Amino acid sequence: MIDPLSLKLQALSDPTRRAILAKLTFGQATVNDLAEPFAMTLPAISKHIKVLETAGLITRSRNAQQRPCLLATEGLREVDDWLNNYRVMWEQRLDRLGTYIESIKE
Amino acid sequence: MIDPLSLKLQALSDPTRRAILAKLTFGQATVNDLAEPFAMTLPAISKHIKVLETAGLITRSRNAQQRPCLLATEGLREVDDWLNNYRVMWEQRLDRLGTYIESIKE
DNA sequence: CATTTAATTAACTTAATGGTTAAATACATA
DNA sequence: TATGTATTTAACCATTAAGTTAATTAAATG
Repeated sequence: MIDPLSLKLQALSDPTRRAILAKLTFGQATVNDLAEPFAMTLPAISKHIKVLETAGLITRSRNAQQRPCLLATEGLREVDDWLNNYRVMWEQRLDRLGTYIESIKE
Repeated sequence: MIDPLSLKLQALSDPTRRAILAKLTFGQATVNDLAEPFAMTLPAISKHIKVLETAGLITRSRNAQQRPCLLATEGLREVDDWLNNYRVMWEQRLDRLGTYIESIKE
């Protein structure tokens, strides 16, 4: 019964989970792939993945025994939209962001 | 010993704390001011405020017995900067954001 | 059909969170 | 100096979170 934004922010507040997301920016990865860099057991990673999935930050598919993870592209938009209300506070950054956006549009 | 970004996201993952931040966008407020809308005791609010302060999302001053809270304008930048790495994922939103930024620059 | 590989579930431990009530601190004022 | 006002601290409780090991499920392959 927890609201979706809280769920996402809570999921993102763990560095292991953020590292998993970062790795997923390079594309799909299996649980074993994702677990590899961490000094942590597989069930621990499995739990982290479930947290990310429940928060709507990743989706999963099926390939034989593997359940590859994929970034949910839309997932972080809700966080971004919330942040947008506060972005006006640091306008001095807007020029930089504006040019970044211009540069990326092409 | 927890990293600053995790600390901020964790602080933001509670709806009461986000509501406190939202109220502070209208300017300084005392603990009693901030507590008023919530069905929660004052010590609970006091704790939430400490979490926000520790995360660097608010600062506090002193005015007689009151300890007014003030939004830490720079606080959310770290979150925004992190999100920036992922913003490329939803480019279709960039045009809208771009025009928003243009509209706010004036 | 037995075995290996991939991942999850169960059961448990420890620590952190979010709340409470009651007591304490800090300052202002009658 | 006693009292009221604003806020915090202390002590406690219940729930959730993050990790473990051991057992289980699911699918592929010898």
